[in-house]
Amino acid sequence: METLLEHPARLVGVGPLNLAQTLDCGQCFRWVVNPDGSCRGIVGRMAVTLSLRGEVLEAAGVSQEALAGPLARYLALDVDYGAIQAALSEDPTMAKAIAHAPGIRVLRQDGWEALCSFIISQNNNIIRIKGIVERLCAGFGEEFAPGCYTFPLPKALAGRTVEELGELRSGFRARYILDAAQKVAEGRVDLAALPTLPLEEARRMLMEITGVGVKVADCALLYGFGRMECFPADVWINRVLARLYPGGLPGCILPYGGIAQQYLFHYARTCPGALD
DNA sequence: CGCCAGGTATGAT
DNA sequence: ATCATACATGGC
Repeated sequence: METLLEHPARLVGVGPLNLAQTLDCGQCFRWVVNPDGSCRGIVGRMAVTLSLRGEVLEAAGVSQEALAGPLARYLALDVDYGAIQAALSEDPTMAKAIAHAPGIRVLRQDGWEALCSFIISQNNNIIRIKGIVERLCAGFGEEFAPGCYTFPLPKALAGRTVEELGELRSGFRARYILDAAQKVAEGRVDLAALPTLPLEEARRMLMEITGVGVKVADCALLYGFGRMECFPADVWINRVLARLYPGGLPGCILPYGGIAQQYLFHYARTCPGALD
């Protein structure tokens, strides 16, 4: 274990990847971007700092096996982004959005964490979402290392009351979090079925939770359940569609709608004038 | 101070 | 069905 500190875990040839754009773009809420561009966050029971030097990904705080296994999966490093970008770039507008930030990836997050995080995200801003998620983990998660907490499991929340969740300062969302935790813990909402259920059925199942509408369901499915065909439509994306795709989305993006959405979302938010 | 935030539930047409 | 409004909280 001592050698971990001297020789951080490494992965070479990881393909298009920008850590800050991927980990601080509103698809996940437990990462901090350091001034040097490295990113510190918690994935499952791992606290890790990732940094990128060219095509070499370095991970401090975890073993080589953890980086090559669960972290590589989390970062979707097995997905061929070169091929997806080529397919999406058939559309000239997509080509521009991709060129603007080619290193964005859609993560494979834990399903429950994604669902719960996007319940919290509704009518909320990213700074505050992060604060609520942090308090949720510190208050109800497990401290697996000093100052490091897991994301609380549904069963850890299902028995709580709205009053007990008051410390989160999540406002009207507290009862939504509880309803989700209870329905998942009871199995009334079967998360294990979501990766393979027909998309409409998966959506319907998630929307049985109070506080889960189409947008939150789609975000959970895309970011937490591997449904790359999901295209979450929020206020920003609706602006993009109205301005750049008045006639609807081109067919080339449909198989990877979620990834296209990520490029367009980032493009709209960070490229002033793109929507003028 | 008001305004707004990766929406949704609710009650009114 | 479609539409307006309230919703808790806090950063700006």
